[in-house]
Amino acid sequence: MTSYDHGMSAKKTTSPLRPTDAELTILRVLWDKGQATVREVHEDLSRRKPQVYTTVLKFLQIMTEKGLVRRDESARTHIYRAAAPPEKMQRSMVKDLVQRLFAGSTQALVQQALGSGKVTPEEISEIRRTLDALERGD
Amino acid sequence: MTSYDHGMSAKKTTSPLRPTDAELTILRVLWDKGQATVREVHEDLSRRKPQVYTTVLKFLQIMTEKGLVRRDESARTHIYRAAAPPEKMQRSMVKDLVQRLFAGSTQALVQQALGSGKVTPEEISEIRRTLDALERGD
DNA sequence: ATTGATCAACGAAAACTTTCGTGGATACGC
DNA sequence: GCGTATCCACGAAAGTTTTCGTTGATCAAT
Repeated sequence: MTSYDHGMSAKKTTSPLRPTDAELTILRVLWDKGQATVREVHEDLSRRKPQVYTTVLKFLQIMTEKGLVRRDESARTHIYRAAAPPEKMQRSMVKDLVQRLFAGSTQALVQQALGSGKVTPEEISEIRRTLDALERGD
Repeated sequence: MTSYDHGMSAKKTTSPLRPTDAELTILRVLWDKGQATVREVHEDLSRRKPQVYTTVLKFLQIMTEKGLVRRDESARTHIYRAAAPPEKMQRSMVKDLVQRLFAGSTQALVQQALGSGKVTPEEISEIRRTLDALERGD
């Protein structure tokens, strides 16, 4: 029983954690708050956009299954927190973008970012320091 | 007839053009070749992964509707090209990622990229030059 | 205890993305 | 001309993501 992989959208077994839009929206709240109940996430999000409570709940449940968040079920009101710190997700998603859109060139992405985003003089100095450290081999 | 926007996944009228995975895969080929027929795109992609011709065709059609690509229909065999140059898409997608994952901080993304990706000494020098130019206000 | 509020679970509909089969039209070689 | 190959259009099925209504359980206050 052989079967070959057709298709171009490298899906399946999304190991390098790529959250969907909605999932990322919720993760941002959890990273911000550290931890939160469904209601807290719901209220936070509702400040910007009307949200339906059960929709938020459903996502938290799905994300728990996927391992994106952890939950404490010891009390009736479950408490959620992101499974990984934002830095880890950032690394993963930046890497992904570099591969898919910059042919693997980190430098190309950095140039593009610097060229189009706003960066303050202080931030520029800090980036320079990072470059120094890099050259020094840490 | 009023209607309010619920939901958290900022969909609908995807103005800042965010191509799907499959769409991006095809765009890469078009950027690389400049222009191509469906067959050419299909063959190019098939070198890495088996592809079904009509699947590629379907995407090119959908992408034409979305405005991601343009096509010359003057001959029976249509010729496709990306609607925008890669730089534009890169800018758009980097900006999007900065907003969604780095709280709007371009610097945060740059630091993360430098910290986790491979960058050669020459590339570091080039980034420095870009930083100089930025400080100089161009 | 009964009522009303709050919460998790479940499931299904809606929306979107991806895949592909079929059919009709045009070109090509004989 | 006739059959074969190539190409586009159409549409539907399969897969994923997003949305939300409903149900049953728990809790708090009467």
